[in-house]
Amino acid sequence: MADHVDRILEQWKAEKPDLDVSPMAIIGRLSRAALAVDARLANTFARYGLDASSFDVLATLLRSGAPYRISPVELARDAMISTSAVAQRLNKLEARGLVSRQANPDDGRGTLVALTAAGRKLIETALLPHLETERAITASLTVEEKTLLAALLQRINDAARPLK
Amino acid sequence: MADHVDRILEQWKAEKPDLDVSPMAIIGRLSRAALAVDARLANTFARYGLDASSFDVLATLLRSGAPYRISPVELARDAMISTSAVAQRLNKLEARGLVSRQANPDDGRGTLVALTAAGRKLIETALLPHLETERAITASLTVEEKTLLAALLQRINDAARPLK
DNA sequence: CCATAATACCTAAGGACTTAGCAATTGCTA
DNA sequence: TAGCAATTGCTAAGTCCTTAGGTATTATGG
Repeated sequence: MADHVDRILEQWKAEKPDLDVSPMAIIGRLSRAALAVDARLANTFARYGLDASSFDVLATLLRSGAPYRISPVELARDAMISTSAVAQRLNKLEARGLVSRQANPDDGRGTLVALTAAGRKLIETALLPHLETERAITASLTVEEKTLLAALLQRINDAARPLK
Repeated sequence: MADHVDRILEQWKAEKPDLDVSPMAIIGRLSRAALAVDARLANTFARYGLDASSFDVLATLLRSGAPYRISPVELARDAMISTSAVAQRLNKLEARGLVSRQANPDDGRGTLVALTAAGRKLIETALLPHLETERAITASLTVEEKTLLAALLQRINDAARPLK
């Protein structure tokens, strides 16, 4: 069952026998797993003319509930990207007619982004296949393992956060 | 203990009560954990004038053992990026005098990338602090939990791989 | 043995992110 | 309440990746 990361660890063991490289077993597999998952999800997104970024915006709007309208700042916080990246994502989605921008009546600085009918329809269509892909990726884990994995990942997340 | 992902799950529950969004608990935390870890590691790299890409190349050369010389194709496979990305990484590292390119005597098409003395020195210096950062990130887990997490991540990786 | 396929490596062009910086509005505080 | 600070949202420029495509060399099979 030796995988790529195991081979890397063996190389380190041979070159630097005194070093404890055991954290690499986790960190290495974490980033590789994330990469593999992203690639797999991208397949599903592509079937609907989407990529992860666009899906992310549309899904965030959908799950915010009626009237499916939130600010770019919220989108940025939610996706953990800069507001500048959000502006660029919105430019593309707006050009495709999937979202619309309107002035925020309660804040002269602000904008509100809303799902258009076409955007709503597209994300409603793509959501189920996406969930099915996620289900397939996690299908080999038991319920207990899923719970455990989610908890361990949350702890890694917390431990990694402190510094910025 | 509710985190960002928990709030997302609650939103879905409210908007789409019939959907089983439990896979999102894992996939969502996986990508967020990977992001957080990357950001944390970047701090350490920056202290040595490096980024993750450059560190990756230098570390791969170091752990390959004497004479610290491998081909761009191997570097690409190892880092799971295109050979074109490797060429660009090498352009930068070569310009900084951290690696050198030489013709492969056994294959007229090939190139061999070698650590220079400066490159060797830099990666030897940065390696320990990097490992310390990785240790800190995984420190809250018991030995059993670390083993388990690594195994679960490997299974996620395998499950995500099939399609390309 | 030689034409074709495969491999290795590179540059060019394009995409999506980042940071920097700008303009407009709102919030806080002295 | 006036003024400074913070917030919002955008474009511009730079970075690093990708895919496309070109050249050179090696491997293969008819």
